[in-house]
Amino acid sequence: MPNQGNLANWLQKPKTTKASAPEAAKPDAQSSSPKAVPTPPASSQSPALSPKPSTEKAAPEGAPQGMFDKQLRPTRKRSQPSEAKQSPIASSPRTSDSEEASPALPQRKRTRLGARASGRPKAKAKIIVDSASSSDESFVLGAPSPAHSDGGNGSSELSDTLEKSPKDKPSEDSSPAILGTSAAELAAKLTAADTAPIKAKGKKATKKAKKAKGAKSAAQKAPDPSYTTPDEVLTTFAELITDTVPYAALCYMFEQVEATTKRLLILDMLTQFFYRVITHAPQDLLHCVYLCINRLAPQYEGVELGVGESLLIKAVAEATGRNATKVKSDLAKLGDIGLVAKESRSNQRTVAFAMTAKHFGSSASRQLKVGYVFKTLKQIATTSGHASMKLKVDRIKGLLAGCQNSEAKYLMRSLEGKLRIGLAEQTVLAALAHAFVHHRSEPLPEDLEDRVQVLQEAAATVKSVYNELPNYDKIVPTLLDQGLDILPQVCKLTAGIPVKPMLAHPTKAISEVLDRFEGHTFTCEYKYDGERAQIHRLETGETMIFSRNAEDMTAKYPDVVDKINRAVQSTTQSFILDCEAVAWDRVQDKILPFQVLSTRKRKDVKESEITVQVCIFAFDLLFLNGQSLLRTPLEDRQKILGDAFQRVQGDFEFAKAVRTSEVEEIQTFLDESIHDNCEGLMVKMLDGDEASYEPSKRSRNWLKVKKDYIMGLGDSLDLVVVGAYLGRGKRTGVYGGYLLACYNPDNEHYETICKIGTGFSEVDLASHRDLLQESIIAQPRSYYEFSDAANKPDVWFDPKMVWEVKAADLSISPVYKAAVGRVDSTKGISLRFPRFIRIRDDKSPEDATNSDQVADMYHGQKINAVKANDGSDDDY
DNA sequence: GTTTATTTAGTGC
DNA sequence: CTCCGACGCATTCGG
DNA sequence: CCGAATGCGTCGGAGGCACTAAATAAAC
Repeated sequence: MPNQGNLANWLQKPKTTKASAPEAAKPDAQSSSPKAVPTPPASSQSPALSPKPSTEKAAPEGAPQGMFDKQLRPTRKRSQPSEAKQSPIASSPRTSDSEEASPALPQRKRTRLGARASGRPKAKAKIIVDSASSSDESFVLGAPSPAHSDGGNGSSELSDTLEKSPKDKPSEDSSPAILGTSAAELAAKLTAADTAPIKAKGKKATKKAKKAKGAKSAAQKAPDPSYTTPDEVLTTFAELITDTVPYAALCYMFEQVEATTKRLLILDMLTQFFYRVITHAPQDLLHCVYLCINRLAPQYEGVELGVGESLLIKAVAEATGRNATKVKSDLAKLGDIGLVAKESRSNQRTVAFAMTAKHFGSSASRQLKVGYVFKTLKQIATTSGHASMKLKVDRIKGLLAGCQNSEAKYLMRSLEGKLRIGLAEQTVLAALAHAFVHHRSEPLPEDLEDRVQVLQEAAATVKSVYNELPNYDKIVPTLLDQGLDILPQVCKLTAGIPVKPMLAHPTKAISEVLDRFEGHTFTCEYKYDGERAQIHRLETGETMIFSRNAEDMTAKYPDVVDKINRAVQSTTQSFILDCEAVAWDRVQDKILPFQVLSTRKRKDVKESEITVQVCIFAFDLLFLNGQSLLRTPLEDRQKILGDAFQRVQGDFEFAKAVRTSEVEEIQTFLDESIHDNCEGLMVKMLDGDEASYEPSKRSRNWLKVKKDYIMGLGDSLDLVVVGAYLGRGKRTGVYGGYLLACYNPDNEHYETICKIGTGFSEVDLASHRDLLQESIIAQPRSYYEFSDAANKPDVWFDPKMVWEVKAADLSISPVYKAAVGRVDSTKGISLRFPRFIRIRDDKSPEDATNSDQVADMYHGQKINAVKANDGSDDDY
């Protein structure tokens, strides 16, 4: 409120937005390099480092394999700013090195190089970023190699390099094909590895590869620096990670990752990081993995931080001695609590230090270790009960106090639950796989193409293992103790542990389905509107139920156990069923809306007190009597499913399905499903390789067709924009969402109906901000009906803009005001899955969808007719 | 001190 | 849940 | 035959509503 004015201004120009935020961020990373980034400031962080690192670090440690690196000693951190640019370096050093490297497995070599280089020049800037500051350059493999190796064109890029370099490749292309694609680059990388290996990724490379080989040498030489972790980064990892992993090392890696958008580079950096951890501090690998994916335990264990934005604001405020209001306004400006914390800290050093002393004791080292951070986060998660919030805040403050540089930023983001650095689970799995490939004793194949393939297969293996047993507590130790090769034998599908469910791709029209499945046999089944339920029966006879996100829902559905028992055939012992649990009206034998299902209690549910009955609609079987069916084609799985279970009217049903390839029939079936209160259809491939169950994959083998996806169908409304919310993260500087209202002609009021935050392109976001700039008003109009507590926007607008919005359904809302009194005496109507479609220039606010129309649309959803009888209303 | 209302976090879609 | 955008890979098009 | 353009799938990250549960704050 107070600052609306400011906000307004602030928003005005496109601005800064990015400038500010981003810059802030990145800079540190690299530019800062000079400053402190990595190993930072000598002073503080280094304390630890400097001492031991150098010498022994590696050596002493018995780190596995250390072969290569050992030597690496830290050249010292590159902290020295000075050298930064100056080092011309590139040329000289690298050249030499490069040669070594380029050839086959340069990896090892690189290390040395690096080492020697100690003096190292710095060379390359990081890739992405422009090199601006960073100085590194040096030998990164990429760069160098090309040049030298081939000798051919050396690209001079060293300096510039960066992304552009890719282009250069052509030049050399002796092996054009390869180069062109990533394959080449991969190759390049290979060469480089340092301590770690490099990775590469091109899948298809294979074909080309051959040619490449021919030209092999040539090909390899031409590496593309872009996807190879810069030596500077490698060196920093080596310096920071000795026998244990400092949180600073992890954060340094995060910074490097955040500074780029290239996926392959991110993957490589993470691979290098993990490799270093595996070889020098394997006991910390699990912690690092968890911190990278921002989780504390397997999902099904239900360990949650229980920390949200308000607690974080409080923690930051207290830790830095500022007041919460100020922190909030900074948050609005920066769009990231992590940045706020970081900025605050730098301005409040003394306070921070004071805190440090208080929480860590003087003796405590100032350097946070990942193990400690992880442990503390877990403590925060398990804290509960009276005054637990204060305790959590204190713990957060304690951690914050020990943070230096960017650590505070990432710590806050971890607490917030989103790292937002462009790296998430899939990347972690692939990097883990790659790191272990490099770590295992057998050498990588010499042939580039083969290497790529080995890496890809490893990634696929790890991902698949994880999907079948989503538990890093088991996977990571297994990898460390027994290696990649036997991982699949040790970690496999188990009844009692949730499998990542297979997902479906949205489809915009039936014709799209036909295009995709032409020539294949497929089945169409109802898409029920309930909750995904993966029902397990263990060997012990125990039954467990997991949600779509692998959450243990067993306690929520005690009644389902009995239903299942009545549906199992005598020969059926252990199994994993894939189903949808749907709210069911036993009196009328009808499906009830999702909103009804969601009112079921979740904990301590006693069978006798259940108010909302459920019917299970089974549609797949993943495991039966100790046997995995994941690779069995759907057609067979369905058959087995049908044999192993029997229908129990109203309690356990098989999803209604039809096999047809006729457009008309599909259309009819779709209409029918909608009529039966379902969301639409699921269309699945029945046979062939593509018909296996692919956990977690949103493959094209399962498609979903919902009425609202289809043009012209679904609920579309024209609503008035009355307010907006400041964007966060990548929406910093524009509005992240808007508050919409419908028009009530009776009293000429605007009644809020929903917020909207998706469907906008980036251009839309910017133009909407500009277009609405003039409509900003300091206070809401008296004729706006909204819920003060809940949807108060950051900025209010006069009613001018009208947008077409699409939604899947209309719902009774506890907070929105649309059509109040028409459907429910006190509650309004809102929209389910609202998204922006387009601006309606042709409509004035008074022409927007009105309250009666909203009420009619709500009643028009036949499912609600059912609802009407339960209750609150009388309309019918 | 208990009971009730409000706020926050987490999960579903 | 919906949607967008960037990347990487593959295929196609134009010279 | 090659580089440019186009198409497709993956991954990550913006954002939505409703509801329960837990903790705090407010009332009695």
